Amino acid sequence: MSRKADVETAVAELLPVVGQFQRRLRAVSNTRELSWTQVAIMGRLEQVGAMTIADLARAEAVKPQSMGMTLAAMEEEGLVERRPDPNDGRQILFGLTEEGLDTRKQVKLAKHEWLVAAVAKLSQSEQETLVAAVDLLRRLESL
Amino acid sequence: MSRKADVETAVAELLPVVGQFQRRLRAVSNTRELSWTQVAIMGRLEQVGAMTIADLARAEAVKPQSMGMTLAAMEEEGLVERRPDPNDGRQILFGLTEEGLDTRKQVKLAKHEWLVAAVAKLSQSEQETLVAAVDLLRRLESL
DNA sequence: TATTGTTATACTCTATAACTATA
DNA sequence: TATAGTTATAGAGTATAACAATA
Repeated sequence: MSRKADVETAVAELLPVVGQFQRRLRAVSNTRELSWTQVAIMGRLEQVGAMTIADLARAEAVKPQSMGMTLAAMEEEGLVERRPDPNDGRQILFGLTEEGLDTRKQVKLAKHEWLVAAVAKLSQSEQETLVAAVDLLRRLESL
Repeated sequence: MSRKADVETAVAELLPVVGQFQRRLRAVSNTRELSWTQVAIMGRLEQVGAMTIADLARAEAVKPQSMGMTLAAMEEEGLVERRPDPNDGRQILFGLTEEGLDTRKQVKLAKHEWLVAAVAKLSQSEQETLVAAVDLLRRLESL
């Protein structure tokens, strides 16, 4: 059964390959002004609109205190803004400012362009495999 | 041309998917005693046998000084050992100790088991796609 | 009292700079 | 002088702990 062996090999190689991949993406994202977490935060806020510190902390797997510090820094730079919840004086919603939305789009474009350039070097059938692979990885990540 | 659109979508989704994936793997690897870089170092040393600080720094994309600190810490914990080069008194080769090799195997097993459990939930053809996908991602990462 | 967020402090990883030793 | 490594110091990111405000 060489097929099983192939899967085993692929599984073993997936680890370093994904690791290398992530490093590349990180390099592209880091305009050296934005940390990886900050990029991720902007992505979430762009999708959802606004989130509390606690929810963002859960989403990015960091402690609420750390997320608070990060958001304070981003607020300082004009990337996000506070939108107090009138219904609950405790929690504060954070959303992207105009500048934040603009920055987010630039980062996304930079990453996307890098990937598009890489994908362009693949054949037609390879690109189809890529589509299937992404779907597959998404299923893997949700266990 | 919906095919082109599919590729575009896949490319766009590859970013967050890989990010999430990496986070999972990191969580599995971090026995909370070992940093991500330490895990990577042990992987390299297991493959190659022994490497200099400079080469490891290049491989892991950190500064030689930082790598020196990291290796000193790992040496302290008995994971790696120095093997001075008799031909060049300047450079020092680092290799895994018995304990380091053992630790490396445990980490690899933990990560591998996690992936195998995830892969087991895929169909036969999906597993074949995975094999192709890994090959593809490897090609993408080398531009 | 339980929850949300803030402030103070410390730890880990990595970077920059200055230094030592070998080639 | 060029290269390999070490030591000292600083920075970014995140953690833990103690605190304030609202529910």
